[in-house]
Amino acid sequence: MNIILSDVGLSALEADGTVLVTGGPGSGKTTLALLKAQRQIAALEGGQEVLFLSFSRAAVRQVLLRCKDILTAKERKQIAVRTYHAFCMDILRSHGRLLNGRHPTILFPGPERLAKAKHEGDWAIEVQRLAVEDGRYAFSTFADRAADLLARSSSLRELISEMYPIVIVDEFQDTDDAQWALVQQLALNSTLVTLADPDQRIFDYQADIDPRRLDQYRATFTPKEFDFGGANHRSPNASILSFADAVMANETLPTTSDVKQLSTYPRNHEASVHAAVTWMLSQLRKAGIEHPSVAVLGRSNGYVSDISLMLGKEHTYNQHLLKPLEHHVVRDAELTAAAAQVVASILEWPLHDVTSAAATTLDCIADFYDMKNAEHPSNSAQNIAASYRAAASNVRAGKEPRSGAAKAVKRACEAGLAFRGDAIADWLTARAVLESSDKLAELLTAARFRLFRATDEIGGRLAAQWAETGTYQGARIIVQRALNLGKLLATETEPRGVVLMTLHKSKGKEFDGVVIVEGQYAGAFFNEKRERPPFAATRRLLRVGITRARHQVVLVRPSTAPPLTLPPGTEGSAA
DNA sequence: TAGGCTTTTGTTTTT
DNA sequence: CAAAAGCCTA
Repeated sequence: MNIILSDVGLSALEADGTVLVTGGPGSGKTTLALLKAQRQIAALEGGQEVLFLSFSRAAVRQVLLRCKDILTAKERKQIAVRTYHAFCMDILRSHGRLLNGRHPTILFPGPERLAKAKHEGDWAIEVQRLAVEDGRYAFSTFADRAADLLARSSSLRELISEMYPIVIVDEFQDTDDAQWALVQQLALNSTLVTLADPDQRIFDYQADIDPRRLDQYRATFTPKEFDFGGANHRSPNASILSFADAVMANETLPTTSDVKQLSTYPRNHEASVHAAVTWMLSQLRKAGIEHPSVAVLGRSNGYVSDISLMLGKEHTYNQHLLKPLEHHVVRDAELTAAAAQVVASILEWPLHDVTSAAATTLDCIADFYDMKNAEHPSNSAQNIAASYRAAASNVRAGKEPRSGAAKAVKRACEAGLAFRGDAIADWLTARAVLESSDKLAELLTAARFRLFRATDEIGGRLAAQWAETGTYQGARIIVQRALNLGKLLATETEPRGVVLMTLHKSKGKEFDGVVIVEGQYAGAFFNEKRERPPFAATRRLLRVGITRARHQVVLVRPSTAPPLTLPPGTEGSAA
């Protein structure tokens, strides 16, 4: 592939030593980093590699795709593109014994959240203790412990730098304290190439992600700095980026047909969202994209679920009938897994006597609410968990549970279920038990994921278990293992069709079209109770969302919502 | 004291 | 409009 570099790009490529490259989305930071890697690879000795560190598996996937454009097959063997987590896990697995003499084990996020909900006291301290004393590492401790290991063993640090003389660090603006500590250790003997876009900071409400990180980097390493600014190579024309930049800066919006705004009244909001996504798909197909990928973005997880319901219904819009639209929802993975555990426990019903079968399922339901409570603590979720926990022990003691939902589960269990050996059909049969009470609606929503396309492995393993034993014995363990492993090892698949997620989750991803939907309540953008005008953080978030699109953006907003950008002189008076 | 009814409130979390 | 908090009754 022939790449034309700007003057700044050329001098960044030529520069020796520690380098900091800043620039907006699609400005060519990754391309430049890979070109620098290519130069270095020629000089590497056997066994040496360039290390490229990213945050998410989605980002790793994007970089690997870019590698195919820029590097030869041989060169690609000498670049390791890893997430921080995967890189740190390898270090801990092979050298973690040095820290405390114990064989390192991993505490996966699902079990971690359950343990967190049950733990009294500060979980951050407990997680640290588990890592330091027991050699049991939760995901959040990987970077911290790996940095500690390198700080304590200079020989290990030198060994790793010997293997990776060049380290490329992506999305540096969102680096947390532990990752920063790790990067500093690596930098003692390796050369850093750092990529950043300060305007893509969207996680800095977290205590350990410091908005001054870039300044700390400058102060520590005095890197040679190159600013790629807003030059855009992703969208065929730069109008999407300039629109996004105007939203961020709260300046007059440029006129462009690549970004459309659709204003909706409460009466037709749902139909409009449905129509916008349908229009987006047909527009992209007209533009010659055979299998377009479309992201539908909302502000909160709850609102994303709402959008999913909207797309799943039939609507009439301008006398056109809109059929339910097939789509995929990127949900809270741990909650989904906990809901899947409930369904799996129902698959195990025929193996146990009625009381213990029902009690186990009630415990799984309690786990689901504990999981929920661990993430967003609320008295309600805590009380609900406690009530299902009590119901489980009541059932075990031969007593009738008090809540209606628990009674419904027990009755369904007593009535019994017949499974036939078709894993998909049986899964749906088991899940239908959750329809027996309105109180379980939330759980049912979480359990409605595309189980057998996204994770064929679960379906396959359940089918294998049936073939062997004629039962779904161990269903819970089968589901848990498959979901855990996918988390760390699986590469993200290329997004296809319509995918729903929060604006935050879209970071580092790319789609042909993007539909951003604002809701009236939880999904609203500008909320003076939470953020002061001019809403800088929300504007950065919207910029990230808008710039995910390669071709077309539609913003669907309630007619009552304030304009995206305010006329000059009216800042502070937004409704 | 748990469960259910009524009133109030409203975001984001990579692995 | 949902979910969480607060209040009230068996």
